[in-house]
Amino acid sequence: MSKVITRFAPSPTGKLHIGSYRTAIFSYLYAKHMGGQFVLRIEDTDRERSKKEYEDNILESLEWLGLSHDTFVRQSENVGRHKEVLEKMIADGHAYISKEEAKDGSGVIKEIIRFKNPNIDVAFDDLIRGHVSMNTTDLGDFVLAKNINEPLFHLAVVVDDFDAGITHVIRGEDHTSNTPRQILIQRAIGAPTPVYAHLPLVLGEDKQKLSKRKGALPVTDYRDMGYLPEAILNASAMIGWNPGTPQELFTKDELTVAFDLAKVQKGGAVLGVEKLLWYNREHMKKLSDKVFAEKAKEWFPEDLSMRENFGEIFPRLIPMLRDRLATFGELKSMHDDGELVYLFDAPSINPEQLCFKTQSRSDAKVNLENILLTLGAVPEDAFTKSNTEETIVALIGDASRGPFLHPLRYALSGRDRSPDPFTLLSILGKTTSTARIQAVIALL
RNA sequence: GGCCCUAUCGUCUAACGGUUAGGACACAUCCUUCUCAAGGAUGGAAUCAGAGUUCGAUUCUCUGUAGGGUCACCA
Repeated sequence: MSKVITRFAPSPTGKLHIGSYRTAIFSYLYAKHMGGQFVLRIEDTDRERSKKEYEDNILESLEWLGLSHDTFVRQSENVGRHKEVLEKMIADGHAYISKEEAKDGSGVIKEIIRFKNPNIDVAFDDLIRGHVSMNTTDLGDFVLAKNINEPLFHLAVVVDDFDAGITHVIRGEDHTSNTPRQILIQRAIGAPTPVYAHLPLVLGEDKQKLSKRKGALPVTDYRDMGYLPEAILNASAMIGWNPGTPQELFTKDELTVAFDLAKVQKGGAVLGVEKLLWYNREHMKKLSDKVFAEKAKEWFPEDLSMRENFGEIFPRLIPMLRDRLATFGELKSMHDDGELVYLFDAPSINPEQLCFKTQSRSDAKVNLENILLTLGAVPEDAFTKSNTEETIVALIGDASRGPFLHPLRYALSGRDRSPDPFTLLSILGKTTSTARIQAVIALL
């Protein structure tokens, strides 16, 4: 069997959103699974709507996701070839020039090129949908080109796929009804019919076809929100496809091995945000501490990362961040909610909130003094979560913990909700922690 | 409207014609606990409807219903 060649052929008329890049993912995965090649073709024959910035966005998006192409081509580069084919089709009687009034109402008469429809039944075997058959009569003599130099979609697609030796056309279901037309053209120009696989559509939350204005986010937005590309890739691949095993978490390489067009779903599906967050959290867990720290640093709110104590605090923050972050972008919302500043600046304290439930101030004060005392025995360079926890737990003994731990946590963070006091101690370090506890004791 | 396609928990999905219809996300409860987060345990939650074939239909057939796609001098 000859080598598999698939292609992804977006038109640069908008940023790449899930509806499109999921198709790209499947095309890529199938090609790589089969040991074949993946062609990227920018379909820019519509000159008015095609924009360079969108082409850039598409390229950027695919690169971010790690979907590298083996061949790159712009459809507009092939117009010479399209013209040649068009001329031959006219000469062979498969197409004809039709003088028609322009649709813009200007009354201008234009020479457009129409396909001579043989009006027959066309059938093809779709890898996902099975046998599909349609009568092409009601398609009429559809238009192949605006003029000899301006080919339209169907003609360009067929010629480009033919020339690139595309063996498998994997595209969205919205192209199913275009297929008979394109097969007709293939037959007219003596091109082989590739294997088709029409993917179910990715739907919006409202179950409608996704579009830019219906909340379909460009991949680059997910990137900018601090999602991991491997999470987006994994999550996208799992919609409309399943590996046939309970495995849900996949790396790109694992997907390549497992991917199988036969397990692709027929019905459209919705990509839920919650599940996306879960995928992202899971992929973040797989990051090494080193990589995690690098990324966290990159995303850390700038006004905090510029602090002189940042270099000291930041590394000690990592374990806590690993627990709490679902995306790196959440660093910003954490900061907005005040969940980060108190690690850098001493918080303002409200003595009322400091006391645990009905605890009296004097009781809280005594407990804090005792904590301060025991903590004094822990060396500065051994001020870890486990060490401080051990000493404080020993101090508390069998007594209830709340009257000790709540005032301590509040003294360190100035917040009702925060990480546990031992984590806080380990992040702030001995000097800062001690100073904050003393300051609070002075208030009581 | 014509043509084409689809239909399992709220969502993503699994189930040679025989299962208490399974898993994941989300949700709820409980545990852990000074709070929040994380973690652990448990739970509620689905075969669109109606016929037919069959000893037996989620699964096969038909009809209906619902949803989607497409009917450009866009792709």
